[in-house]
Amino acid sequence: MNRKTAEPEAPPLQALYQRLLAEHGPQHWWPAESPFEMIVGAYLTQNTSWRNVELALINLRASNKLSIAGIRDTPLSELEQLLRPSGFFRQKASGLKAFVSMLEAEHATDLAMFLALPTDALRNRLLAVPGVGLETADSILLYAARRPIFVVDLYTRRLLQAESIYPDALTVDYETLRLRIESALSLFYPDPAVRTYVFNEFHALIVAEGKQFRSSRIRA
DNA sequence: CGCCAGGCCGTGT
DNA sequence: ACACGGCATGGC
Repeated sequence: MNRKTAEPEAPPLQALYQRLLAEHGPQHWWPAESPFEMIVGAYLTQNTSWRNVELALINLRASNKLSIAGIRDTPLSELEQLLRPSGFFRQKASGLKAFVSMLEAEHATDLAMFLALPTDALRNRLLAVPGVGLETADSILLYAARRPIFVVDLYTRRLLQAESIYPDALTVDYETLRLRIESALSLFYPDPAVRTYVFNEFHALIVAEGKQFRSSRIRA
C-alpha cells in the first residue's frame, strides 16, 4: 500500500483530453459570432464539411439573412438557394424555418430566454424541432446554452474506439455513450462550469484531431 | 472518378 | 428497438 494510493492514475478519458490539448492547444469553439449563428452552423454542418458550411454562411451574411428575422422573412425557395453549398439544402432550409417558428410561437423570438430554459426542458424542446437530432441538440446545449452536455459525433466514436477506451464506441447507441463519458468526466470535474468548459474544448479537440488524422491518411 | 464530410428522418423488419 | 436508404454539395 505504499504506492500511488493518494494519487490515482489519470483515467483514460482525462488523459486523452490532456494529450489532445497539449497537441492542438485550446480551440475556443464555437466558430460563430452569436448564439443564433452558432445554431445555424449546427444545422448546416450535419454530415457536411465545415468548408461547405462556410460557403452557405457567407451567402446568408452577404444577403443580410443570418438572423432570426432574416430566416423567418425569406421565402423557403430563396433560403434553399442560399444554403445550397452546404448540401441537403432543402431539409436544412425547412429545418431552420421550423426552429425560428418554434421560437416565435413559444418565446416571441427571444432566443436568450429560450436558451435559459432548464437543461432537460431545453433538450426536449430542441429535439422536437424538425432537423434537430441528438447531436445537433447537444451541440446547441453545449455551445449556445453553455450546459455541461458532451457532444458525441462520429469522430468521437472513432477516436474512443481507436484508443480502446470504449471498444464498442462505434456501435453503442448515442445516449449510452454520452452518459458514460459524462459520468466518467464528472468524477474529475465536479464543478458544472468547469465541466462545460472541458466538454467544449474536448469536443473541439476531437474534431481537430479527426480532421488531422483524415488529411494525414489521404497523403499517405 | 469515387469517396466522404462535426446527421436526421421515414420506412420496413 | 434496430437496420437501411435518401438527402446534396464541394474538395481531394
